[in-house]
Amino acid sequence: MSSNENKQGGYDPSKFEEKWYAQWEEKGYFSADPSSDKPPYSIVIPPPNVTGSLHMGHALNITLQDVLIRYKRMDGFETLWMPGTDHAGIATQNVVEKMLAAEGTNREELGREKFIERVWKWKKESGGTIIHQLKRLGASCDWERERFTMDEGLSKAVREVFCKLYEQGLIYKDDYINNWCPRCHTAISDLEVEHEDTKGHLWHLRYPFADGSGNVVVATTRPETMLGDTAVAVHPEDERYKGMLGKKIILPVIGREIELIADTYCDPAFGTGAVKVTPAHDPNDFEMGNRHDLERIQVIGEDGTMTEAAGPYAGMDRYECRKSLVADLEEAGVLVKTDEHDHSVGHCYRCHTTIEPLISKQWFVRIKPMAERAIAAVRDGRTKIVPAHWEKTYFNWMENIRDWCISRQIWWGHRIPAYTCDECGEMIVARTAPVECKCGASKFAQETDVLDTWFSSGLWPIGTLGWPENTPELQKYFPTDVLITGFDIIFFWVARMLMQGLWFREEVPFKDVYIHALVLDEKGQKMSKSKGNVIDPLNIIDKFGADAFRFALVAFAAQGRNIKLSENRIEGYYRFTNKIWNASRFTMMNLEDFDTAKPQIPLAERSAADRWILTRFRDTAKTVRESLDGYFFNDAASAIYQFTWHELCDWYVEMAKRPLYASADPKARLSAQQTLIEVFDGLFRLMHPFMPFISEELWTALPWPAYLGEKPVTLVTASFPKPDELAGDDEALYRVELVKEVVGAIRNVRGEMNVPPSRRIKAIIQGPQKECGVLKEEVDFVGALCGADDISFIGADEPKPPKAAAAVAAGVEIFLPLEGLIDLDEERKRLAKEIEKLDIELKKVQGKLSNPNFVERAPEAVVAKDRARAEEIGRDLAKLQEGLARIDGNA
RNA sequence: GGGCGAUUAGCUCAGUGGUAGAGCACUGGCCUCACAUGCCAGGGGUCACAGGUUCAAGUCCUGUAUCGCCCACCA
Repeated sequence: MSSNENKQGGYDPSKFEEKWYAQWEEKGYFSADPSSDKPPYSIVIPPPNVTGSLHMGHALNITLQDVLIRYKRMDGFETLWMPGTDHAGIATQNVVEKMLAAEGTNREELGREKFIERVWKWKKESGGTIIHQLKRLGASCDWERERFTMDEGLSKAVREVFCKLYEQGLIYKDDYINNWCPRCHTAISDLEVEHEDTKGHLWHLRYPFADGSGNVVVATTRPETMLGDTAVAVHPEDERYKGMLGKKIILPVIGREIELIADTYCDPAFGTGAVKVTPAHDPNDFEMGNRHDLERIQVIGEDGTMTEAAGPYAGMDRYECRKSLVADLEEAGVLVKTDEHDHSVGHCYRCHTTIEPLISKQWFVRIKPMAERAIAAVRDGRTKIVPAHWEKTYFNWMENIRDWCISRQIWWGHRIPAYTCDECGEMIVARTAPVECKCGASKFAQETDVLDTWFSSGLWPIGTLGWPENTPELQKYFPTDVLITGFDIIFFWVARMLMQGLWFREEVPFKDVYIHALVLDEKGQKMSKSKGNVIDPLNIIDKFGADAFRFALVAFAAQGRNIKLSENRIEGYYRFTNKIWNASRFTMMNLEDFDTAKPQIPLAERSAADRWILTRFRDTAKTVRESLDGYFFNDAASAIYQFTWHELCDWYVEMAKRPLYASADPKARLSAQQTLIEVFDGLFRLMHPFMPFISEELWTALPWPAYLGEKPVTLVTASFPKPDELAGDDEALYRVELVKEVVGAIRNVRGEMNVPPSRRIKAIIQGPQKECGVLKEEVDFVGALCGADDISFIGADEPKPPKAAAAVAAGVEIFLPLEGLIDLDEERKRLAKEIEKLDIELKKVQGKLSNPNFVERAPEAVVAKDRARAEEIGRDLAKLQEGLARIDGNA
């Protein structure tokens, strides 16, 4: 019968994950208490878009936060993990507009008020999706405090901030050429424009002088804008145009008269050196227009179609117009030539429509004074960015920051609190709607624009804690301890929170910013629906469980790297959870008769194996703490992985089988049982922040000796292992390392010789008294681990056994009688291989030692270490060579 | 145009001046009473290249190459 067929009680995360989460939440373990005396530890969640569903980026982001918050919660901090969602202005409006379209209507038909009601209704019904998904992942947020960027509190904070900034002269309204999305029908900020290199054309157009004295050739990538040209510019010192300045030019097609002007913006080296100037449709031209007081003629409208000013092309789509205009220009002989031309084209980051630079009245934040404070805060370390190289990116942007366009011509969002008097046109910016104007009138029209979503997300840390009120939460939890986010929103979000936090609270909003990797597909490409390479976290959780998935994410989260995610690698951690499950099963099976009333056996009376694993656990706990404290998440994960699999399972469990099995002495058995419980209790606590479900499930089933006191009700709030308070025994480390080395050497011979595990062997050990003494005492472990049931020791001067395979380890010589076991030729080859390896190493070490500079200048400890190593290799080599000689019968 | 990052085993990646590591894959042996989702053993590296600093460089410095990302209003 195959062992596959009778496996029972296998690991199945679906059987307990949701159960535990429901219980934790119900019992209120995640609730923060600002009145507590415990030291605070707080994190605010980067609020996912309310329209969103969980993707890999969220999964990583949330997992890292949950690891930290669970660690600190267990470690005695009063933790607050503030959850919530972002109203995501444009994105959400798009979603609801699509629904309306499906119903055959649109927002204009509905009207502003009804439309907003509709969005709220949608939010109520569907906005909770992602929250539910975060719970599946195990996120231990304080859900009772869940916030929304458009809830009452944040709306109040937004109005307060807007008004304050306005009063301080930092918000202004101005006509400016802006990034306009013809599909979303709104201006967007510079940051919201994504530039993409595009293969385009450079059209060269011949503009004739009005006096018939020739012409000037200009080049453009956007010929349709020529309809709005109001000048042609050349560099003032461009020899080619000497004496032509001020000449009139007849704009082809339109026939409008424009002038040849001089402006240093023009680069004489580019093309003909002459630039057509369209102030209404190009940011550079807009500036030039201001300098020369040129007319702004808008030929492209807000929806991307040509305006009346476009003459014969009015009403055409902008690209349709381009096509037809180029054809017309060619026919008219205006088109000189068309070159291939690569340039970068801006797109809306929400809908990917090509941006149209248009002039409109917008609200801006004069950002420099705020940026200066935020720069200083990072420079002097009040906020630390980890990994540090992101600081450069941050500084680079902050130092070149441009005013922030905060108004959006959409309906869903925080409506700008500016009111214009119907009578006198006076504008009032106020926290609440004004009732009376100074002209005596009482009718006002509120500004129709709403604020950029990031304007409110920038207030997230202070706003969710209650600002502008000075709440207990704000006092207890602000500044927050760490912000965890991806680098894609350093500018959008991190920088703005820093600026707003510093401006209004005069304190940094978080002490650390940890920037984590981006999650890519296994080929290193961004996951996107259009590429079809998206891995859905929920599918992964269904398949492998949240624990394996979380652990995989943490293990991949090395600082400063992107993560190439493949299902294969997650499966590897699923095997790890399975291993934990089975190791625990082994433990439970051997604890069936465990007497919980028996007192604790003192460490000194336990076996070397027991003392060793407890010591190794203590060291692992130390590594995990240090790694987490420095945000080296992957180091923490690999310490747990390494300890659990390769020390606890591979060595300790195997060693513990001796005392545990029936024939053993009862005290040794009890000692092993107590050790198993203590190690697993500690290990489950240690892994709980990473793998909350499996740890809670198995820990709950763990028998509880009376000497440990009352068992906590849950791991969620149980204490995190404190290495300083844990027992350790360095002598046990030495003993077990010695055993491991000797066992390793014997297994190596067996492995190389293909001796099957069922084949019992004899071993004879010769060596110094110290080592042999230890090995004699631990001989049961040695025998059990390498399949030898007859291990004997011989004195240093006794003759070495003939016809035996020889190995060296930790200063002792090991002889395995060859009798019927080993092929002489194979043994010869094996020894020769070992000798060669050591020989190479010896030469290397000797080379260093023979260099006088090394001996004189390197630290003594380093030199001493190499000397010892050289000696050791020399000794081992000699022994192996003797062994080889004996085989050949020469000894 | 500016900036940042990467280059280490077949693949994916750790690596904090002092004996080059892990997981997966590969080879051989095992269904040994927790686990074949497993156990034991093994093979596999000019640490991209060229200089430099140092007793000592995968690690620090300079340059080169290749790949990737970010920022930027070049008609």
